This record gives sequence, C-alpha cells and structure tokens, in this order.
Amino acid sequence: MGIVRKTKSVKILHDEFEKSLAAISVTTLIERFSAQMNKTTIYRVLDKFEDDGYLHSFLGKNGHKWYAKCNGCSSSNHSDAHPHFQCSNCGKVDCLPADVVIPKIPNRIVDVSQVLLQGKCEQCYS
Amino acid sequence: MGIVRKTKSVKILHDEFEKSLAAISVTTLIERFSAQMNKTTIYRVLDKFEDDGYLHSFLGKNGHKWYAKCNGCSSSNHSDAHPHFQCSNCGKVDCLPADVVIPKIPNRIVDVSQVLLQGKCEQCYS
DNA sequence: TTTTGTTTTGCACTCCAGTTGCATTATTTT
DNA sequence: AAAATAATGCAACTGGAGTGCAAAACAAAA
Repeated sequence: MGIVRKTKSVKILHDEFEKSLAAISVTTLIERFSAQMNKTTIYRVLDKFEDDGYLHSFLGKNGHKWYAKCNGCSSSNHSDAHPHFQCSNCGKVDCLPADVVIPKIPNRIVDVSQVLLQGKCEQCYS
Repeated sequence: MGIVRKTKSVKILHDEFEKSLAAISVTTLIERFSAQMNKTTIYRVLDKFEDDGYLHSFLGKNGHKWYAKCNGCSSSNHSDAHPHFQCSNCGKVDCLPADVVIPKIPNRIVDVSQVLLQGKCEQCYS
C-alpha cells in the first residue's frame, strides 16, 4: 500500500523530487534531511512512493539505492526499462530517455532489464 | 597488484572457476569454502584475480557481488561490456555472449556499461 | 473542537556484505 | 636453512538497509 496521509515528511520528500528530474540516492536524502526526519522514515516513504508508481528505484555503481521520478508509470505497470547514467566524476545520476535494445536470448524469458552506464556527464565532459 | 604466490586458497578458488563458466556470488563462495578459508581471504583473492584479468565482477539484483571468468580480458584491458542474466527463479547467473547496443548519448562519454537482465533461465523456463 | 481509530514516526536495535589492522603463518628468494 | 616478503586468520569495525514497538501525528466522526 502506498501513501495514505500527507505528512510533513511526505511533503518534504515529494518537493525534493519535484525540484529536478535527477535521481537522488537514499544516503543523500538521509544526510540532507537528517534534521527534519529519521532515516527509517525516509526508507519507508520512498518505499511507498515506489508502490504508488511515483518513483522508481535502481542500484548505483556500488549497489546503493537511488530513486527518480517515473515517467508514465502507475502502481500496476512499471515501465522503467530505460538506462541510468552515473557520472564517474561528479557522481550525478540521470535517467536517460533513450531505449536500450535488449538482444533476444534463446530459451530465456527476460522480464526486467537494468542498465547502468558510467562515464562523464555534460558538465564534467571537458 | 594481482596474484603473486600460488597458495592453497588461490588454487581452490581458481579450480572452482575453471569448473564452469557460470558466475558465482561471493556469499556462495564464503559458504562453500568456510571450512577451507576465511571470508577475508576470499575477498582478497577474488580482488587479485580481477586485477589479473582472470575474473570480472558485477553486481547482482540485490547489489551483491558476483564473479565470473573473463573472456579475452587482460589486466590492462577489461572488455566486460557483455550483459549478465540472473534467473528470478533459481538465482543462477550467467554471462551472455550477446552484445547490448548502447545508444549514443549526446554530450556524454560512456566508459562502462552494466547490463543485468532478469527472468527465467533455460532450466526454469517451463 | 474534542474524541476516537488508524497511520506514521522515532528510537534503539538487528542484520549482513564488505573492509581493515595486526599478529601469525606460508611461500619464495638468497 | 635463513631471511625477506606476501598471504592468511581473527576479531573488530563500517555502513546501508530493515524491524518491533511505544509514542506522536493525522483524518474523520461525534
């Protein structure tokens, strides 16, 4: 079950994701809002946001969790097959609009695909 | 720096990866060889194997580390852009020979790409 | 607006993958 | 065989993530 009550924590976290399309790591949020809320709350609210189809989650290059706004996802249908891009210089992570072509694999059914690209982003690209 | 001395632990782990092409998670190795060696040793030997270009590592669906034999990698050149496939039923992970086409991203340089596909493997595919 | 029922939150844990320091042991070199 | 150095084991630590439960916040009813 997703978000039921609009509490202070829910509003703060919602606003944060509305500010930009960039993905945010859980640890960043914990650090950023340590004065406003407990880390447990952050984990729980993000979890519910994902249930609602408002955010989607994925793992960054060291296996840590990131969240970003969904584009056209609902709670019943999560179409987050898009790749994510993590800058190896500044650490910023973005969702890429592009589609990755998953090759047909004989005798296997592919349900989910996670694509993480690493390199230099627009700003760090000299 | 990679492997320098051929110790008992090095031989055991090397043999294990020679037995099959399937990837093995670190936790599996720790459990499997708990009688023969310490988990710290396992982490360190795997690290060196990767330095040597003998193994490559990647993260499974829950962010845990897996290792598999490299195909045509050396310590100076790691070309592990191939996708990995993790079965959602039996948990087995394989390296896929196929190539994933990474779309050209404007104003970004892509150095590394990690592709993890999830679904049903040959055995679990009913 | 006060009461009531339910959801959220904070706290203080626990859990587990992965890492580190250091003394001991094993391997290689001389 | 002795000396030099690399690898190992152990115990402790780190840090992200998750849990149980009592207290607080919220929404709705009275």
